[in-house]
Amino acid sequence: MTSTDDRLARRQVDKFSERRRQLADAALQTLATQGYARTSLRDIAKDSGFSVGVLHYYFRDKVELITDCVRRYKAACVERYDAIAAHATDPETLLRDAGDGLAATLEQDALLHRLWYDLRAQSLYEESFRLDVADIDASLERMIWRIVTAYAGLVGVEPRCTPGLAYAAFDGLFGQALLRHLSGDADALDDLRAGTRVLLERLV
Amino acid sequence: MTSTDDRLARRQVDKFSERRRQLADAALQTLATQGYARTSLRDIAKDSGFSVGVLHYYFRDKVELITDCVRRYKAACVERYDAIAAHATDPETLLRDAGDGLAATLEQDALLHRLWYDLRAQSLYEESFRLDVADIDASLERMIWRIVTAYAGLVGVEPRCTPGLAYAAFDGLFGQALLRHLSGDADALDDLRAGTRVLLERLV
DNA sequence: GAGGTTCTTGGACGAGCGTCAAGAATTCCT
DNA sequence: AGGAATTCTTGACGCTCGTCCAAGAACCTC
Repeated sequence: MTSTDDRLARRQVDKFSERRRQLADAALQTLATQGYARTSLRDIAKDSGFSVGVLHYYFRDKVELITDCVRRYKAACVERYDAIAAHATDPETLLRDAGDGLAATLEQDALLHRLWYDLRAQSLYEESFRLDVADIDASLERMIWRIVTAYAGLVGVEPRCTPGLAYAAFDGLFGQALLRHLSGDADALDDLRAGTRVLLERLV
Repeated sequence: MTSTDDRLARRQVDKFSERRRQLADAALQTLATQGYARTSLRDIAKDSGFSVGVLHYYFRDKVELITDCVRRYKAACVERYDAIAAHATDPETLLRDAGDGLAATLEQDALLHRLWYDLRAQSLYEESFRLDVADIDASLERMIWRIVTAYAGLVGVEPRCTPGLAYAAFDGLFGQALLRHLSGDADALDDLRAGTRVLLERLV
């Protein structure tokens, strides 16, 4: 009989991956507040309430832990951005919803987005992150493209730019807004909304 | 007589700041190839041909050295980007020159630009860099705005966007192009040229 | 060339890092 | 209940880091 073994194995796997998830979430939290370069395993352990050794029990090394964090960040990203999906039935509403959506996630998850720009910059130096980062970039590009095509559809035209250009422009806009928001610029969110509107109108 | 003292002081100051320049340049080189988080004083010393102690003779601590490097990077940036100044007398030529200029500096100074994105991300965590980074950002924004207004002038209209939005969009475009270029994407430079053209046409 | 200033070296220091292993503590199954 | 399997703690390891200092080299002035 393998059914008992299976059940056993499954239960153990579940517990194992549940603890992994727990630790990775704590690590993601620590990474977001301290940044990649300034986060040590001891910091993560302290924040998670476990000891340092347990991190090496559930993750082979630091790279595997961080990579797992990045993947979890990606999942959070996709989920978060899908909420900005364009449900609007007229162009004006979509323009407003898109700007509000970007501004809302910028404000609520500022530290996670900061971590994203940090990790993307690090991926230019550390080969090991590059694939996951490219994966996240691609999903963000699709998210932007959904908004662009939705707006174009409501206006009744075809987009006049590539998905890559649209994402690049919005990414730059978002990055600058994040920089200013974290520096205490009170106009950052409103400028992001206004910029979103202008970019959408001009790019389609 | 103070003339001798003055001469002496000046000569020593000159030697002192000359050595500082030499060390900071070496440090900038090392930073560009290894990234901020992975560059130690020993790496810089090795690359410069001096010992570690001499770095502390000319710079109070690591922060002062890195800050000096960032300032020198800024000077190089301004000089470099001024070369993309718009001399064109017709819109079409300017569109081509701007795209070529951005693509050229991306290709020639890819590692320095990579360092820029690294340092800008780090400035979101380390307060000490933030002012210098904001300074560089502002000068880059002015550079982009010169191109935008020059194009608008040749077309005979007023720009229909803010300097901040224009810079954000171009910065995003440039950043994505750098990411792809460093990842070995052969189309990155051409896409940057094409994207520059589209952005300029749409934003004015 | 002596004497004083400036420059440079090389190594020591303590702290923090990732990693790891031995064993204690806990959980699980029969 | 008790033995087996697991989960977790503790502490040590070798290493690199920024910083600092004593000593000597190089240089300049008289």
